[in-house]
Amino acid sequence: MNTIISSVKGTRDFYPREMAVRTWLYNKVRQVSESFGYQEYEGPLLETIELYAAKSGEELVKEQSFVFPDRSGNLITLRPELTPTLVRMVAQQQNQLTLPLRWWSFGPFWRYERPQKGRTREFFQWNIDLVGEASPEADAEMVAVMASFYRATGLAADEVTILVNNRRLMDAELAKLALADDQRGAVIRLVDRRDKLAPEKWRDYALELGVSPQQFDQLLALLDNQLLWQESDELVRFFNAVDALGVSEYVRFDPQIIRGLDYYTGTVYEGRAITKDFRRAVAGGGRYDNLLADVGGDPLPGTGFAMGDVVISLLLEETGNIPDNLDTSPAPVLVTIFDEGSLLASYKTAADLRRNGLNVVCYPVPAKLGKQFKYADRIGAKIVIVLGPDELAQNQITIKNLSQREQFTIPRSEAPQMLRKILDIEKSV
RNA sequence: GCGGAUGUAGCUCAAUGGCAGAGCACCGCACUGUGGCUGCGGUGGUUGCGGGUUCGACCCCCGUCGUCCGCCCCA
Repeated sequence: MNTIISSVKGTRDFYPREMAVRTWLYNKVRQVSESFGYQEYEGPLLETIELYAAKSGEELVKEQSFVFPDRSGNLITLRPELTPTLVRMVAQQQNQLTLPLRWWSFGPFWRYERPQKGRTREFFQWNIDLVGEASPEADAEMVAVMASFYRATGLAADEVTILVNNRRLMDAELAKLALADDQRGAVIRLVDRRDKLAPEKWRDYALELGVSPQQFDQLLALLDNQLLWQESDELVRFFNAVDALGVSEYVRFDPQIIRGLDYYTGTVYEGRAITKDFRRAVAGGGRYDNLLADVGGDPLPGTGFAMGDVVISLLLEETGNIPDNLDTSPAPVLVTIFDEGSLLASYKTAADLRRNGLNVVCYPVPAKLGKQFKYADRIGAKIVIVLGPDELAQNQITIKNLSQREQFTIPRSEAPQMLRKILDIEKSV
């Protein structure tokens, strides 16, 4: 048992059962993305380290990425996120693309972190972006996409919510606190950690950072001001659009949302699970108006978010929103092999059914019918076909509907039509 | 990077320092042309790995690796 070579730390095996869930999730993502007119795209899984050095959070590329030299010594990175790739792809063809463009992607990413609940080293991520439009309404559309995904997967507004803030607004408000330049970053981290520390501890931490008691009180008032968004024209327009898009139940202002990545410049948003014992970020994004200029393109505004598959799957699991009847059956029809003499006739029958558009699995060798029926039952086949000496002699075929426990023997030529009829009925049940 | 748990059959787990077991799963038979149920039988183990203590270690100690849960960070 310990002779089996173990998998790489932080990776997951997708057995057909798990793969069915992943495909289900992918289809939900596709359905929602396409309903808003977004196009699917994909970039390389390998990128140079320089691509991330430009703007990603320092820690993301230095501490949390898989980086290795290729055979000629160049440093290659397993992509930890998609936005830099998107930005490069857009910059490369900036004059040929029709703006604004709406793109989405669902692919694998890697981060070299300590695996734990809701976090693996290899994960899938939904990325969706609207590039070439700077209006607050564009941000509202992204938030509507996120909310529509929650709705499509059965997540209610009391299970997941989208918290919204604006970097420019917060910068202006923080400026009023008259913080020293070197305190700004620390205060942003401070705000991020408010929910994780007890109020007194959090205050102590703030004073340690050199925030004066007076500044602290101002900061507190700022963070508790739920109406602060009214000070921002951007956010006023944003919330009006969210309302018109019909998703306001999922969206609310929260001055504490800052978001880690350095490249956000305007409105930021974060999907967060808010069930009783599950409170964590499930998706995050925002506006990044300087990013294209940073890689040498002409300035172009963008907004978008990412959602990892691991946490959202946990949440969907916990809220009972993953269907338990996902079809993992390899095929609805199984052809038995009665004996050595009928083996090739059975193979021919299977081939004939496949030519007629049916998915058919053949038992590989002759065996007791009981064993073959049991196998059919186990793999979830709906129909078993028997071709024994009796049938062969009459050029007939026996078809058994497993769920109905009924079977009949008909001319072989009528089999495809009959099978399709049975399967259509089964499907509608 | 830090802290806490944990590792026994394919899976889920038992076993005061004294014969390594159960349930499920798998295979066979009852049932040589028919699945789910039932009964009977069977396969399956270097107790993660390496040391130590002991007459004797799954059990206690040390180390190591893996996994899980927190912290950090984030999706």
